[in-house]
Amino acid sequence: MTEKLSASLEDYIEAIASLAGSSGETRAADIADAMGVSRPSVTVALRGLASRKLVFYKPYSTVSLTENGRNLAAAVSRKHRILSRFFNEILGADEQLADEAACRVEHAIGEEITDRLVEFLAFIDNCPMAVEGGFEFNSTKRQNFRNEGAKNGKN
Amino acid sequence: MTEKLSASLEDYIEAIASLAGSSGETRAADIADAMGVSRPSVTVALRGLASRKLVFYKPYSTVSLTENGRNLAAAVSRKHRILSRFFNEILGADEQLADEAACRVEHAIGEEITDRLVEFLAFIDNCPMAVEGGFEFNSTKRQNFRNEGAKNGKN
DNA sequence: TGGTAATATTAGCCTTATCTAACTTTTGTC
DNA sequence: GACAAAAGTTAGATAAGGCTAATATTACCA
Repeated sequence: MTEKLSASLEDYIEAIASLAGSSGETRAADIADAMGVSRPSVTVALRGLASRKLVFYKPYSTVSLTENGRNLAAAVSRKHRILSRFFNEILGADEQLADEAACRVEHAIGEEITDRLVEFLAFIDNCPMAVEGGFEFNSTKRQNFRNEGAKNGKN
Repeated sequence: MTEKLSASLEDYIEAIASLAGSSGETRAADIADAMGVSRPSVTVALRGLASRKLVFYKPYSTVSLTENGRNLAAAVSRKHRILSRFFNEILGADEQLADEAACRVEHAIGEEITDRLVEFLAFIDNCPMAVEGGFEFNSTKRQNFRNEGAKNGKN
């Protein structure tokens, strides 16, 4: 159905959703600034997104997402959040590294893997055993097993 | 230091390492067949890899990896194995899906995330609590991730 | 040793994604 | 309401990565 979008266009969609806020609208210059690309690149991307019916786009005007665009943006953002949490909270990567990795990986995993990762995170959050075993995934604490493991000096 | 390689060239390096076997050599046609790509595409890729000193390449001859090439191939393959294990054994994705996702994600994570994932898998393998916690991620087979995880050897 | 099959490369084209420079449209201010 | 600044687009490049068709090289074998 939804012809898989390139990583680049997914990034544009994600940025537009993030910038659109409550008004639902944003402009090319803001997208360019937010993404660190040139304005002509944004024009090209918007045409690509418009041709796929993911944004409402008229030259020299503001941009907003279609319903499909919003859905797609939500899906990508969800992957991003989940991955970032996994890298940071479970693996213990610092927030910046976790976020950078999430930015790239979000384009590489599908819904099934994402759903399973969600289940996994939920499990960890509710698993007292994991805490006793050395995990500290308490929603407040955000530590990870590495800290515990290091003490036990496993080479 | 090691100027980050494109996902495409990493795939070529990985395929070459896999095909080279004990002789250490392989040919463009085999690479093309293995990767499902045309032979001219292989020629172009080999030039790119040769210019980065990752393969020994002379027109109309066999190809082999340099030491840097082998190291890079090993690093990529390691990511692939670890990710595939994680997706399959911990998240419960079937082997094919796990492998496909690993193929894409392997180009998107760095060494630090990979190292942390290795530690995490090791932790899970040695965590009896997790078993008792009844962690079940494979909705169809209802496999316990511990049982799956235990039977596999090294990362 | 010559000829053909297999292998590899070149040539030329396409797509995606990016850029800068130049031009056009819109907006905001006096 | 005119005009300059801001915003957006067009034009023209570059680079990576892929393809097919045509050409070149190598290898095998009778």
